[in-house]
Amino acid sequence: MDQSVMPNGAKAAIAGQSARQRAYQGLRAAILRGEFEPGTFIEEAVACEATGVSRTPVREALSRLAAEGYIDLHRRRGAMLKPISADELFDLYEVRHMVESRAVRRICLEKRPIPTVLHEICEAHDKIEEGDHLAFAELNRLFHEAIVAASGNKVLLQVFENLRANLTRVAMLSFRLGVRRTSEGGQHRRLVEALEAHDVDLALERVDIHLSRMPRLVASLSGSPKPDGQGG
Amino acid sequence: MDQSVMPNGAKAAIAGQSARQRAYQGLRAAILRGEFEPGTFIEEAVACEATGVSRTPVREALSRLAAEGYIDLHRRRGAMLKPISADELFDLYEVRHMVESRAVRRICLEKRPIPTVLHEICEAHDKIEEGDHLAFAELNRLFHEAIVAASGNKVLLQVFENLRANLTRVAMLSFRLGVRRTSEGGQHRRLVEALEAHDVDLALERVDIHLSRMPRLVASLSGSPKPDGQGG
DNA sequence: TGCATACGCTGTGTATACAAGAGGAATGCA
DNA sequence: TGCATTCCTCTTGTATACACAGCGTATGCA
Repeated sequence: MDQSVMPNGAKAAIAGQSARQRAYQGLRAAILRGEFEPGTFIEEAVACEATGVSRTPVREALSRLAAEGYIDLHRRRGAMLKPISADELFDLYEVRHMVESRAVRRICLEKRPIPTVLHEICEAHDKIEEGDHLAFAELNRLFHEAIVAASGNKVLLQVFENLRANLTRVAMLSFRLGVRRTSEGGQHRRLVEALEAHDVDLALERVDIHLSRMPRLVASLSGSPKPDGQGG
Repeated sequence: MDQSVMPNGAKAAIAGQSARQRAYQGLRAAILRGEFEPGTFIEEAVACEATGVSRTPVREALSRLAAEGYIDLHRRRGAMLKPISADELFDLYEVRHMVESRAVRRICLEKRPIPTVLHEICEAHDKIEEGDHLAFAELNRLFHEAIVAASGNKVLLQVFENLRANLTRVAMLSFRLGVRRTSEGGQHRRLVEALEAHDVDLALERVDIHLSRMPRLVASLSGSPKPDGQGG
């Protein structure tokens, strides 16, 4: 590696960010791109080479990824990329549904202002090129996070952000499985309309429509359909 | 420090756990005991001395504590112990209420088995000595976590565990403020009864009674009562 | 006397050396 | 030939040295 011929902070200065951040973002992106096999261990040395930093920041990045739920840290074994089971997928979407429903309820009942970004995100959605899954997932995330943020409950937003790791992984997985999400733009717009009218029931219904398809679809595609009974 | 005269792994062997864990648990306990001032920075060197390990495991412990929401990591400044505002307290309890309500609903509607530990915890509660706040908080946590776990939704449980950091801090704060929690044992028992009868409405009502008092009480005691309107 | 600049100190960021454990391979014995 | 045991290697765990940034203070100039 070229680190030995370069002063400590030089690369960070060039990249404009710390080694730790580069390690974190590099590893996270690699995970989302599907470059590691779920259930296998990510070796620190491999992570170092992949991100170009030494073990210290890599270990801190792995710690963070573990805290966010991407990987499991096994003592003296290393960092195992978490596999996502069908069960977990349904659990995840149940919680997501609960969180977004609560946000929507608060927005409507307390007549909270609807952030204008939502419109911009909808428009940006239309302009995304067909195969740009990462951009799509990112915009989608921004949309839903903006709604949860608009609830005004910071803890709720934090909870939602904690789901983000798995949510994003599921989204990327769905794309690899060939799921097309052409109807989402319209669904987003209709949800925003309901929110602007502060119509609780309509908004809740639209959240429901929007969030109920994904888990079934992905579970069926990935070959482990789940027997019903989760709908509580 | 005595680290230089001791082989690397010796202390870990004595303590039976890794330096990282000792750093984590030591710092967490110190935070909960109120040994650091909220809003101030916890210096790595201080944390090293307090826990008896070197900076590497201390930094990893701080990372973890940050991920769990105890502290905020400021770049090139260090680890700031998060102050808990009255706003956050209400937000926290709203989310907690939401999570536990969902768990209780699932348990009742799906007629899930009620873990027998709940009874044991209730009994243990009665035997705690008057001033042993940490033991009380710990048992309380176990009780509520057991219920959320019984919902069968692992993601929900994970969300609840993510709240744990702040919940525990609030509990410890409430004790320092002089809050007495003598009625909790009975409330726990009545909740378990409702769960065992799989009576949704009754169980939800009892969750509500159990969780609605704390935030108001603490907020009023700590001097920043919150105007109503959170009750979504 | 007040402000600006520079220097030094303190504390974090990163790399790396060393220690130790866990897993696998190889060899020996049954 | 199969199993068990031992040793080696690979990887992680920990400590520490060094680099660098930010902040406070002191000094000089206006």
